This record gives sequence, structure tokens and C-alpha cells, in this order.
Amino acid sequence: MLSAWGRPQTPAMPKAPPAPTPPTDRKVTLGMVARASGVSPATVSRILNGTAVVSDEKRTAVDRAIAELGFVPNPIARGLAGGRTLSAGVVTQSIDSPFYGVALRGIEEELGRVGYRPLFMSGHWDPAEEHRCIEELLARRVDGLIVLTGRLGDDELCRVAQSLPTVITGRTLAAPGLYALDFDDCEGARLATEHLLSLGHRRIAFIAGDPSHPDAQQRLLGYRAALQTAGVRYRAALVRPARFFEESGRIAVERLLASGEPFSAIFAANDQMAFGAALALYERGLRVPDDVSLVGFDDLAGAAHVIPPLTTVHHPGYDIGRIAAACLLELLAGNVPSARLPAPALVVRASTRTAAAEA
Amino acid sequence: MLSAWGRPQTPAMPKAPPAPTPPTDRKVTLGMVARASGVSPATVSRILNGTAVVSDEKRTAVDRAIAELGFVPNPIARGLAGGRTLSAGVVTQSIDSPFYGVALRGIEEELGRVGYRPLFMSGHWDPAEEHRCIEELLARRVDGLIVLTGRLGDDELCRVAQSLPTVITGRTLAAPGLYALDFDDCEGARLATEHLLSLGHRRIAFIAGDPSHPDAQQRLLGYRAALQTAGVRYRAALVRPARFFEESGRIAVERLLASGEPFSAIFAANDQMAFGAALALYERGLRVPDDVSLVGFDDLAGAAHVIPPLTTVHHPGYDIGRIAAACLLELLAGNVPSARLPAPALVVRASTRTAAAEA
DNA sequence: TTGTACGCGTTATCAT
DNA sequence: ATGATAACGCGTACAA
Repeated sequence: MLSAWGRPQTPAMPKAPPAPTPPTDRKVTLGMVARASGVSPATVSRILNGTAVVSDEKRTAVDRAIAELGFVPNPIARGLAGGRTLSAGVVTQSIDSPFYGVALRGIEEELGRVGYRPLFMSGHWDPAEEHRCIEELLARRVDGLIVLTGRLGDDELCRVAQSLPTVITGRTLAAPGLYALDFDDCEGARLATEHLLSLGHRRIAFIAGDPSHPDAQQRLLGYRAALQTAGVRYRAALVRPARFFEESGRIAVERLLASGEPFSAIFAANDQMAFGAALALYERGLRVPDDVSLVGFDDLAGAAHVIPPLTTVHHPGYDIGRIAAACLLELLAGNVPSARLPAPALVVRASTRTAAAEA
Repeated sequence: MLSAWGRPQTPAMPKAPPAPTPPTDRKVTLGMVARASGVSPATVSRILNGTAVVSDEKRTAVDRAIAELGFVPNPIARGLAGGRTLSAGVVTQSIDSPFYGVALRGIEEELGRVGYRPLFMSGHWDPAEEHRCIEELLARRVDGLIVLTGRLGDDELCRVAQSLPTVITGRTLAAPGLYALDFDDCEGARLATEHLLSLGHRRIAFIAGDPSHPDAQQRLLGYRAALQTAGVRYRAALVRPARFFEESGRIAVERLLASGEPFSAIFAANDQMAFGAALALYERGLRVPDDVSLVGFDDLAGAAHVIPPLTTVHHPGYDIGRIAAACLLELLAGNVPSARLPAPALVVRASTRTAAAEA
């Protein structure tokens, strides 16, 4: 292995061929194909779309012409004439979000299987911006829409869905043209809290995320539900709002520490805040999990490789994207989707352990 | 702060208005605006595009009609007629890459300032796939192209640039219609290594990244250059290839440890591998920075919040995206871009310290 | 300054 | 089964 690095050598060329390079001249139109193969444009179109039965001889002639000229249909013209653009609008919250990123990948892959392309736009958790995104997407004549959670009103979503097949994640909602895919955040949070409780923790702090955020609300509910089931009193002083980023989680824990309120475990409403929480503890000389147990939520790609590897609730971003896209495709095909999201599952790693004897 | 969580209350509504909701009926065409305002379609078009001077009375009449009807120009039709789609193709490597993600955000923001939209496609570091992405983007008639690094041959890139304004990052290249934005990876790696050397480290391991990856090659060069300048012998046994992911970095360090080759510091060619390296050390009971100093490359969003906060080379992904987009816009406007990328800079955090006395 | 007429590349609706 | 012909919504010569 190392030898390739130790001594000079001819640069390792990537092994893919130097590009197939068909005559793919741009500007080859359907009309040119028609003329070249001695048929009418309509026939070429029919062959391309399988719209009608065409005689075999014409078909082969056209196929040959297409190959020889390197014809590529123009989606723009297709969109104008046929009303389909083979593209789907996707409203995400931030194109570089570590969680939604994998969802976008799922969407891209699933859509790509049938020639559809996603058009991504970021709403930044702002209803007004999300509204603008949708307007723009509508203007660009996307064939369908996927909205990843977001804060848009249910009513507006339903309105949009009337004119455009729409899949929404992160909420439960039913309307014509709309399909909702809800993840059970509450149950996930319950699992996380229950895990901590089963390890003997009783004073479990909760870094809650933005109170106006629907996911955050559900996770808080799950936390409270688990506490209640276990007969552990809910203490408002152990619950800290934050803003879903590392720094925010860190500050929340610093304040918690400063407040003097005792706790032996922390459940953060997402992994990023959990990372920040871990840092705050570290800076105070507190060790995870020996002094404080820590659980996150999302199971980001990095969660398995932080120190110590983070126990967290698996939030299947990739599947969410893939399934949302599959459902949109169903809607576009005139079918009624029936797919559902996987249930949340706890991933136990190294950031949690049994509680020391407690007061 | 906490009170909002502790007791029930009316749910905090996001403060944005419930959507402006103009009469925005879809299907309002330019022709309808023309009729409604008593002018010709051409005049409406001219007003929309500022193509010619129009009398004030007609202009106001048209503006009013546009507002009243809620007219939105159809980009599809615009694309067909005018040849411009107001969209730019972006070939990235993976839509969920932690590094390129912020670059995409930069692109999205910069392009959005002038009404342009990015069309993202993932090439997955495969020249054949990148080729397909470009074909698809060409078919969709994007006005320009941004390619984020990638492995496509220089020759093919130049060919594409002849028919489509193109900005490429991660290499130096000049051709008509093409603008290249190269980041000095070599210098960045030199800075990192130099930092370690200045702290007294002499046996510095290098987790190198994929040898076939251009960035990896440059970073190796920088590492060697710094060593040479300092008169420290290059040891092939301290250099380990890996694949730019956490797990890969972890395995590389495990092997390094198993090899028995002594070292007091590790420089990883990207942050993700550095995270993996830190984990491998942790699992062996080795502490960062007390036992081993660690430096990464990229300065990912998470680098400041891992334990301990990672010393790393700042790789300005956001700026790269923003600047690439700005350059493409220049190209589109017929100008010659001249922007350059910021120089690499070392960010010293808590993962490095002076070397203990060495053998 | 403004309007007319045509074209962009494709699909859809008629005929045949 | 196939071919004219008319949209699709807009930009742009060209003419006025």
C-alpha cells in the first residue's frame, strides 16, 4: 500500500474511459431526426414517448437516426408543449444541513431512477421564504413538490397540493393531491429517555431545541411521557431551549451547570446540540459517560465517530428522502401512495452508562 | 426562558404573515397582460427585460396589469424563446458532503441574488458519472456550469466550456469560456505540518487520503515540503493512504499503531479522517493532545466542537461556492472574471501541543 | 417608441 | 398507423 506513495511513479489515472463521446452535437432537434428517417415529427415523438403503436420499420429507422445524430430531447421544449418538465421541486431548509443532506441524497437517487431531477431550494425555516420557494418552483413548472418539514401552514400546503402533487414530511395531514410522511419524533424521544431511566438516571436534563419547531415540541412530549411512565417528576429547571446547533447546545449546558441544578444525564433533542453539550462538559472537566451520560437524536454520520461514540436515536434521513420521492412518483403516476416511514430506533453506543448512586 | 416550556401556553406562532397570497393564479400569460393593458405582447416583454425604452404611461399600465393579474413569467417558455433558462448547472460530488455542502450554499445564495437557480447533480468522484451529469445539464439548457473539483479530464472540461460558460474549482486551467479557481492545498498542508514541526514534533504521521485524488496529492506535497524545509527526514512508514471518511482514518491509525512505528503527531488530509484518527487513539487510551497532537484539514462546521476542538486548516467552502458563482455570473455577463480564492490559513485549537522530549 | 410576425422544439388534436 | 397543423408562452428581428 505504502509503496505507491513512497516512491515516484506515473500518476494513477482514474480507470474510467476518457468519456464515451458520442457525436452528441447539441442542437439536434426532433425535426431533424424526422427528416433524416423519412417520417413526420409526430411519429418520432410517438416513438420517444410510447404514445402510440408505430410500425417496426419506421421505428428502427428512427432509432437509427437518433443514434447517428446523437439526438437528445429538449426538456425545455417538452415542458412547454407537454406540460411535463420531469423535474420535482424540493423545499429543504438548508442545502448544507447535516441531517437533511442525506435526505436530499435519497431524493436525488430515487427520482433519478426514472429520469426525474430534483430542484432544490432552501427555506431556512422561514414560512415567508418557503412560500417564495414554492412560488419559484411553481413558476419553473415542476411536476411535483416535496417539502421537508418546514413551517408552512397546513392550509397553504393543502392549497398548493390542489394544483401540484405534493409530499410533505414531518407532519400528519391529509388532502387531495397531498401525501404526508410523519416520523414519530415523540416515540424516538421516549426511547432515548427510557434508556437513560433504565440505566438508573433520575435527573435527566433535556436540551430542547427551538420551542417553535414542531419536531422540538414532539421530542419534548416524548421526554415528558417517558418520565411520567417511570414516575419521575418533570423538572422545568432541567429543560433548556436551544437552537439545534452545536454552539447552542454548549451554551445551554454551561447555563445548566451554572444553575447548580444537579443532573446525571443529558438528552439533547439533536446530535449537533449533543456534540456541543459534550464539549461544555469536557471543558468543565466532566467526563462522558462516567460523570454524565449523554444521548442525542438523529444519528448523524459523525455520531459514531465522536468521542465517545454517541448513543442516539436513529432518524432515517436517507430513507425519508427516498420514500418521499417514491411517494411523489406514485402521486405523479396517478396512484395513491401507502409507504410509511420506519419507526425510530435507539442506537446505543458509548456515551451512556449506569448512573452512580444518587441522592 | 424556561417558563415558556414549563407551563402550557398558546403555541408561539412564527411571526411571518400568513403568506401574502396575491391573486397569483397560475396560467396568467404575458399575452393576457398585454391585452389587459392595451399594448402588444412585445411591449410587455420589453418592459420585463428592459430591452428597450417604453413610454411611461404604457409602462405604468403594464405594471399595474401585472400586479393585478398576478402575472409570473414562465421560465420554461423564456428558455425556449430566448435561449436563457436562468439556471446554472452545478456538478458536485455528493449532495450530502459536509465540505461541499457549504459550497452549495454559497452558490445558491450568490446565484439567487440575480434570480439564477442552481441545478445540482452529484458525480460521486466518477468521471463517467460526471460526464452524464454534464450531458443532462446541457440537455436541460442551463446557461452555465460550475464543476466542483471532480475527476473529469481537463480536455473534456475545455470542450464543454466552448459551448457553455464554465467555472471549475480545484485545478488550474485556462481555456476560452472557462475560469478555474484553484485552492492552494499544498500550502495548506505545508502550514499544518509546519505548525506541528514548530511545536517540536519530528515524527509526524500523515493520513493521506485517496492517492488518485488531486487534492490528496497536493496535500501530500505540502507535507513533504514542510518536512524538507525543516530538515526532517520523510518516512514512508508514517504515511497512510485512506479514503477521506472517518472510518477510513480510524483504520489507518489503528494500522499505524499496530506497525509499531513511533510518532508524536498526526496530520490528517481532511477533518473527517482526523475525527476517525482521534477515535482510534481514544480507543487505545492515547490522549489528544497530551500523547499525540492532531491536525486536520477543511475546518468543517463540526471541527470546533469535537473533543478536543480540532486544530485544522481552514478550507473556505462557503467562499469557494460564492466566488465560483460570482465568476460564472461574470462569464455570463460577458466579462472576464478575476476573483481568486482566499489563501489557506491555519486555525489553532486544542488538539495540538508541544512535543514531549523525543528519542 | 411600438406593433407584427415568426421561431424556439416538442406534444396533442385532428384528420386520413 | 401516420401526417398535417395548431398550440405551448415568450423573445426578437423587422417594419412602421
